[in-house]
Amino acid sequence: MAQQVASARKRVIEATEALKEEKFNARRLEIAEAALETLGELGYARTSLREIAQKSPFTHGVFHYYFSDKTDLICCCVRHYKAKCVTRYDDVASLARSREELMEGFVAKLGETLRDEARMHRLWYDLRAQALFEEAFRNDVVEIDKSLERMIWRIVSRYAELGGTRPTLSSNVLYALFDGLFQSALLKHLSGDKGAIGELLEEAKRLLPSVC
Amino acid sequence: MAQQVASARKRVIEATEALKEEKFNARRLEIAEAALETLGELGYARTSLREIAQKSPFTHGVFHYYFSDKTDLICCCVRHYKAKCVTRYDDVASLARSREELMEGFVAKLGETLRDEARMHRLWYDLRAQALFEEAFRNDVVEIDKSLERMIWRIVSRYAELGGTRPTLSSNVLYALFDGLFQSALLKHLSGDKGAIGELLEEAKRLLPSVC
DNA sequence: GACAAATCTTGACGATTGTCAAGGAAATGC
DNA sequence: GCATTTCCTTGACAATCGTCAAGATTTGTC
Repeated sequence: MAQQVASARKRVIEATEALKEEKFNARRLEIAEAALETLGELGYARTSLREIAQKSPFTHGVFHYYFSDKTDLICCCVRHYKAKCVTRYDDVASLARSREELMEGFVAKLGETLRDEARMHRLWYDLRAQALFEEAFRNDVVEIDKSLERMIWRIVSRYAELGGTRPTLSSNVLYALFDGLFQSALLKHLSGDKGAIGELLEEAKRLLPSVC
Repeated sequence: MAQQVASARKRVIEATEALKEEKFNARRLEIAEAALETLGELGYARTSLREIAQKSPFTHGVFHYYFSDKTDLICCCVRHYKAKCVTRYDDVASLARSREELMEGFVAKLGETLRDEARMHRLWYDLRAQALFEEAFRNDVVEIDKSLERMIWRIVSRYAELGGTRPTLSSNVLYALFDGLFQSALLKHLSGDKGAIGELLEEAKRLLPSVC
């Protein structure tokens, strides 16, 4: 009896602690989300904790309650970014019933991404470059890179499947290809080139059939 | 007579001023070279003028004699970097007399670059990402990007020519491809992956014939 | 509703940043 | 060889950085 009460109490404590941790993590993500805004606007090199605070509902001191230091915060941002963007094309690949449909959906999403999320993507390229210098970012960046590669692979292999063919290029080559094209289109787009999006889409339309 | 003397004096003055400017520019390049060392080691975000000074024979005050501000110095670095690296494969392309020779030379140079100049290249990717945020870098970065694209094109089109074929992919797609592969190999290489160089070379060997 | 724990704000700290000015050192012109 | 320009060093400046600690505020518990 006493044992039952004790173990019940123990379970309650564990449950509340789990709840606390969940709440804690939720707050971390809220902060990370806010930080991503500033990072996307200014870039890693020009983003300070105070600047993040100023462009968000948080005060600069709170960051050290939820993160051990600045690097910890940035890492959390990177991971959160991944969760948001890595599944972007999943519906496109899984719902499409024909090559045309898949192509349509892919190209539409590609253009939408470049148009609406240019800031998040330039941040990604920035942080990936930072990982070349700072070991702390490396694992997360490599992980995201892999996920993005798998994402491209799902699109291309599904496209091949729908036409009864197989991709003619390996997964990493395909990723390099689309990533490189997107990166260069992003630079053009941010430079004010109005045709950048259209050109990228044309390129993608031409390319997809030619790699299967 | 008096006119001749006057014009001669004028020419002398002009000549000495041109000399001065040349000397001034030479010094700028010396400083840029030193700055590139530190930038390649620490990355843009972590490089301060004092750090550059400490890792070079210069004192931190001299930078403002030769450059208007930090951005000016970095821009000079970018331009100088370009001049150094953009012609890297030119001999390979122009001297090769057969596909095998060209392939051999290209792959050798590719591996050499990744092995010996990893720091300069991670800096390039860093600065290219900075150009996504800072307009001041954009023109120079775009210019370098174009030059690199032309460099890849010279290799591939020469390879095609030597086999009596034509490239099957456009210039920008080819650049995106090789640039993306190099970037990913660089990240692996810097992460301590001993096989990164070998894998890149194998990839390149497989790829070059398949795009012509 | 009082007590305790959590969350957050504020202000300060030492260090570092880009920039600049005053003046010394070296080179140049006459 | 003196005078002037060029080149560089030094030290200081205001601003900003990440970090932290002390205390206020909010939240949760009994």
